[in-house]
Amino acid sequence: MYEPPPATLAAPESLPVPTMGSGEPLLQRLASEFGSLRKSERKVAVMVAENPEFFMHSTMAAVAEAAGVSEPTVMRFCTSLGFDGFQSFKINLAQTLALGIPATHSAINDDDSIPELTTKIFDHTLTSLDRARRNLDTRQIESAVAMLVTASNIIFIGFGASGIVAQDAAQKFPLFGVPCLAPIDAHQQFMAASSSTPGTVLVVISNTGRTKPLIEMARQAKRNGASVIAIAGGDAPLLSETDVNIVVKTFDDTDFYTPTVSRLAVLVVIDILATSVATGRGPEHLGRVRAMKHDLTSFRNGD
Amino acid sequence: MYEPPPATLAAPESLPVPTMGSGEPLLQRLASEFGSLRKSERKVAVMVAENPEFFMHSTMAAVAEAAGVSEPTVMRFCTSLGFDGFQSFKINLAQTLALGIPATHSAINDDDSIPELTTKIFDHTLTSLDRARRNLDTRQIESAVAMLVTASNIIFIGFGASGIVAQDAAQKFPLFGVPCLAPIDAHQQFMAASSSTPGTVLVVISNTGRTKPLIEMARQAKRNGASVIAIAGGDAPLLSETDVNIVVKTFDDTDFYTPTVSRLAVLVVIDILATSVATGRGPEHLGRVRAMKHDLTSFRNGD
DNA sequence: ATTTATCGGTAGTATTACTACACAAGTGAT
DNA sequence: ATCACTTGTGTAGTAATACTACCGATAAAT
Repeated sequence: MYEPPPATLAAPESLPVPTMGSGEPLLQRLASEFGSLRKSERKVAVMVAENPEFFMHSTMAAVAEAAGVSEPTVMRFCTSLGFDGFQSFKINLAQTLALGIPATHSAINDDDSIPELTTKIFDHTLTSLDRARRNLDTRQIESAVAMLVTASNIIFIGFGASGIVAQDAAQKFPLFGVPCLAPIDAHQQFMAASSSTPGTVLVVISNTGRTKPLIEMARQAKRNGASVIAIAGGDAPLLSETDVNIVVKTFDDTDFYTPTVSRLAVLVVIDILATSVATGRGPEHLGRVRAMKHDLTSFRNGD
Repeated sequence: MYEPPPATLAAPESLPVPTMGSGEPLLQRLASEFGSLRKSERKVAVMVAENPEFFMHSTMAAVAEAAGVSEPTVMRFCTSLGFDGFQSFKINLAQTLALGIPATHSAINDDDSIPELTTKIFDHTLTSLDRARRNLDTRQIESAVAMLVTASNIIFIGFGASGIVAQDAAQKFPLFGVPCLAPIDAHQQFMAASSSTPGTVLVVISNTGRTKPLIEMARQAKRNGASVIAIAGGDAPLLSETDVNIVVKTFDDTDFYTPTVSRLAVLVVIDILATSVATGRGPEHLGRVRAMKHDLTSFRNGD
């Protein structure tokens, strides 16, 4: 007769998530795993969600009292989420709180005061940048840098907010060390892509990665033998047309009030690329950059 | 005979800094107050500076052992810096570490690997944005918003990186609800400032606040009765020529490797301004913005 | 309705942070 | 140079806190 597999299989591992923070923000996880919590543990969960600051500075006894449960329940709550204990949880909570209350917990309302709005937007920005950092694949960056240091010229293209980012990138041409172009209108962009050569690197910036004209330009550049780097917010049609893909994950701008934070994250990525390329080009190149910066200061002040 | 003043005067208040984080980053303070620490406490200080992660996850006994001092010394170290105790210090340390190791502790070297460089730049960016947030005066924002909601048209100007920021700001004109201009070259900028009217609001973006042509443009706009808002990195000549000054403090880009993070902070401030103005204009305006966003998505995908 | 498994609290224990005290080292004055 | 005195550091003890083992209650399943 058939024997069912041993019951121990029912408890493989409580949580694959490591104890310290490389995963999703804590309060996010709290919401998603709320269903798998016990009734009394949920009381603790809502307490920490409503008043994380208090939790952070309190002892177990105080938390237990405030949530209306016993101390071991608080303890179980912490271990249920995969932490070593109360202290470990508190430390982790402090970490996420440093970036501000995550966006999902603080949507922007019409009647928010300016100070409220200020903190909310900063919180959202910092949390999103943190997310981008955690999800960034440095190998992609490495490939991109390798491509850029051997480039004879670089073209940055993008529409809307990404177009501004492209402008910013092109302005860093002293760091890249080769001529940089960032045409603004669609026709000029296509012309640039179309007249690219095998030495050209085309950097396509698109948050959605679905903008059709950009995909077309990427194809055109590749036909000319150019290398194409895509910087996008996630999996998208564009990424299958390119040589290197840098995925910059932020929090989706579901609420239309919340400003597009993705462009900030992309700007940071550009910073990383530019700096990496500059250091990769050796000391004499850096000397030229330094001299340029110095001269610019004089020019700016009108000396 | 002369009696010296009572000795109690020698200990007025240990530290004016509040226990929780509104001041400078912790590791920064550690460096600046290192001199006023006792010999054994300094051992603890260097330990936490070298290996903050370890400190964060350890007990007092472990830290004492690692630093080669006794537990009370660790305790005194915490209180000397103005914290309630060991726990309080640990929580605060975790907070600062969440943003990454601050810039001053991790200057960029020529031989840094790409992953190293990535974390360093992200850390620097996040820390700087956090600093900008803490030092931002919301009353200045409020004044600026009050000015912008009554504007009939808005002009954004800036040079270099700030010029890009101006472009980005102008692109948010749907949120501002009035025509926005962001001329690129100096002559066009001056012409725009010169042809401004009392309904015009001129937003001058300059990190240094010393760029002479910009100051001249601000003067010109004021002569025409326009209102002028300055967004700058600190006290500077420009600020005495304007109606409202928004100071965005980041970390000075002393090292020329470190990319200019100030522009990112200013972008966030622009986000705040745009969102505030949009909500301030009432629901029917927001409805139009929402419709516009929806239509843009269709256009983008070429449907 | 009874058994069984899951859940929550009470009581106890081992750590851990914190404090009071005493010794040592450095400093200034007689 | 020696002595009083301040300052700094460690030892020993205490109160608290986090964590654990156990048992009663409650809900679920048969």
